[in-house]
Amino acid sequence: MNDFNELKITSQQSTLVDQVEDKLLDYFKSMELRPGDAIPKEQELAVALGVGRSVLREALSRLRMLGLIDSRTRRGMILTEPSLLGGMRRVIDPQILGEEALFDLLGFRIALEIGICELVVNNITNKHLENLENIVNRGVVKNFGEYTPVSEYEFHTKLYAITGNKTIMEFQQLIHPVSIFIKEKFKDYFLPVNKELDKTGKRVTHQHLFEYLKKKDKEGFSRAMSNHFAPYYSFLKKKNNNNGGN
Amino acid sequence: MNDFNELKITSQQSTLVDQVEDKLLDYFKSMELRPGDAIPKEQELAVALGVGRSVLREALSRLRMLGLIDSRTRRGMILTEPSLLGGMRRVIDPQILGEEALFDLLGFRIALEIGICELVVNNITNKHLENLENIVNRGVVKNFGEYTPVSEYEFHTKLYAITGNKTIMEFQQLIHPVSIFIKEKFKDYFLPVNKELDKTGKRVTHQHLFEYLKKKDKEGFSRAMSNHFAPYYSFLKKKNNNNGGN
DNA sequence: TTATTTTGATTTGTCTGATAAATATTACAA
DNA sequence: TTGTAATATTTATCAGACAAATCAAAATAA
Repeated sequence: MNDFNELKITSQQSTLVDQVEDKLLDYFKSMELRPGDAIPKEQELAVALGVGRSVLREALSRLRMLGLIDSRTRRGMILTEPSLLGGMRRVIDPQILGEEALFDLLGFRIALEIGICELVVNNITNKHLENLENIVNRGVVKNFGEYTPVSEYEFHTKLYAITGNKTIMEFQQLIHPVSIFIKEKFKDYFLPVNKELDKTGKRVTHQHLFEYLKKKDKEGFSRAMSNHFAPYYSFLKKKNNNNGGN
Repeated sequence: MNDFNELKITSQQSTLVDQVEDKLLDYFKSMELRPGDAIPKEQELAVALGVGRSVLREALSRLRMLGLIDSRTRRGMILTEPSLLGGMRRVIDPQILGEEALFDLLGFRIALEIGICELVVNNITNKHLENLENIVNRGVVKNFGEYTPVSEYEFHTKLYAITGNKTIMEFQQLIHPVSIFIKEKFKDYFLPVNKELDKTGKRVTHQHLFEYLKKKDKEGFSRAMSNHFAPYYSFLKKKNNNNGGN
């Protein structure tokens, strides 16, 4: 099955709108503009850039979407502090992303969640612990140690919340559907693996994780979290080997 | 000092362009369109949506920026697989982002880099090790155990590369300037801290990290990485306490 | 004077129509 | 079959108009 992807021309030279978008960003930076600062009105910008108003507006519309600028009739435009992940929110969709991107996101999530363990143990309070205990107990086990989706989500979300890092929290909310999607799509892989782990008593559940947290055992919690993700981890390893990773 | 931020109306009702953007995304999903699939031409979409062509084009321009669609004269428009972080690339700018977002990003980076340690040790090959050794040796120490910026960058970039996760790599490239910016802006904090660490011999350098990698000592490498970031970590802790974190 | 209302002007939001540029399609020739 | 020219179609860009919002100033009332 030949394919000539190598020869395909991909980057049709950039359009005027692309160029204007770049120029606007450069302009903001070179003028050292900060959120709250006003920027020239459309008319002036269009003239200065030497483009029609529609082209300028298409570029501005992009920046508006990213939350970089805010505009109101008669009031003009001002810079605003953008949401870091706003752009990502629109493209994270298991249907549109390819498998490689989805797997990357899953790996990203696992790494991040293992990475926050120390921070979580450092930050955790008794109130947090109470809260977590409720979540764990509420998560009635369905079968083979599976937690209900809601409990699953709440538990991990709570861990992210304990970090106090809003960006990390927002990120978690975004990629959670990806984990769900992969778990469902490849359940033929995960179910037997989990079953086997249950049989040998090696399955690390939220209950186990919680116990380490209660003891504030950093090393133990990190190791347990790592093991908690072991099925995903081996899944990704297998997938990467199939694709002959670099 | 009263302020009535709570009462401020922030979300002036969404514009037509915002609505069209949403509708387009919904449309793609409901039709289960995948990258490569063609979408109707502008004329038809505008009529179907009941908006002018300019409004439609502003919405399409946004999706084009995210890499969701590609369009060529006379050829029509097709869905494409978007870059996950393309939107973020445009807004990550220490000048435009507020301090909280910058600190969050630094915390994000630290967590992620600690989280990939296990994966790095698992994936690392002799070729990788050679490569890393070169980078470490090339990174001439300036003063107080500081590595040159280039070596600093290359070393950590290489670690991310070893994961084989493109999204993680891309993310690292994006947030690296943030770490640089913070280190520079708050050097009055970092320099004495590092000096003290050097004096007590507790400073964890790239050399140390490399030794653990060579031994493929997961636990040791993770712990060393955690200590490598200790100055940043305590910096963030202090900042969060100042702001009375949740 | 001070407060309120009215009026006018300005800026973004949207629509429409026109032209340019690129290229898929068709028709035709070798 | 292959190559070339003419045609038609679609996106890219421009230009001008009007609508809606709201800021600023003028006019009016207290």
